[in-house]
Amino acid sequence: MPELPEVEVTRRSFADRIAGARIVAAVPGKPLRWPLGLRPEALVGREVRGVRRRGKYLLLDLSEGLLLVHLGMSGSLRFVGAEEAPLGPAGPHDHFDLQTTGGLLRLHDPRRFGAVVYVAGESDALARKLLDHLGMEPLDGGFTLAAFRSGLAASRTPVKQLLLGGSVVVGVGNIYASEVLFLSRIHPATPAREVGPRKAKALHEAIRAVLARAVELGGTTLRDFSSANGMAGHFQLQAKVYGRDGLPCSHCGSPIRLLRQGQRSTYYCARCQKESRHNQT
DNA sequence: AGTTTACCCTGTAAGC
DNA sequence: TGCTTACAGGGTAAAC
Repeated sequence: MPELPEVEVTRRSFADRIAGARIVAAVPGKPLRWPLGLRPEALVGREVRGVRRRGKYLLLDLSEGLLLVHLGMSGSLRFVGAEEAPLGPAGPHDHFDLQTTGGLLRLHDPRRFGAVVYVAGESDALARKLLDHLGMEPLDGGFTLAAFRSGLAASRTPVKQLLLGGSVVVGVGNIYASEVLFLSRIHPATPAREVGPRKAKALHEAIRAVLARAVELGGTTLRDFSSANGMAGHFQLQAKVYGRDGLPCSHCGSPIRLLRQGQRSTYYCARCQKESRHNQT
């Protein structure tokens, strides 16, 4: 579910409310992708100083160490302040509760591809393994066209899969990858290094514009995503190609096609998004 | 070394 | 109505 916009919307929906709270209890449920990495009781008494984001990870800065939270495919967080109506007991798909003096942060994750991992610091070996290989932050100033182009030039992987991989730019998942390639009129199977300068510029702009717009709209809610406030997103209403196979392209009217790339679905318009030769421009 | 494949897990929807 | 299969917003490790 959660790509960069959903993770960022989640972060904004509880970061200010949890900041300054002290951990009262940490209660794991069923095993997630990785073990927590320390005894849950050891977290008690630490303060949550703030919440940052790196790619699709949330980083909860504690007075000592930090918690890395990843939502995987089906994860979502809920936060209810101490003054609000309590969330009640954990359900069958609630796999981590962080009880604090400021309220309860709960991870809901049916497929359990998500994770909550404690690391002593960002230079910790595990933290480095998870974070160091991540590419550029698309909404930061460091994500320049020149840097993006050199990232594309270094790979012959189909551009859709390179975007998904996160080694050049982070946060573009399966929904937004289809959308940005449609907007920049690039065929998803084009080898990354064959994306020409004009197309690369259009793609760079589309990534920034689409992700920023999706954050503004509260993310994409296809099935069950909601922010930590329980708010659904609305970007799905703007999707031009994702999930629309067989329906007419909004630009040219020809039917949107479905392509399988590395066991993931890609949606595109065969007429608007031509093959690599035409991407040279 | 770069690129592709298999797999982690559960729920839902489609096909028979 | 059931049973089986395929697929779902992600990411890693192992295999090419």
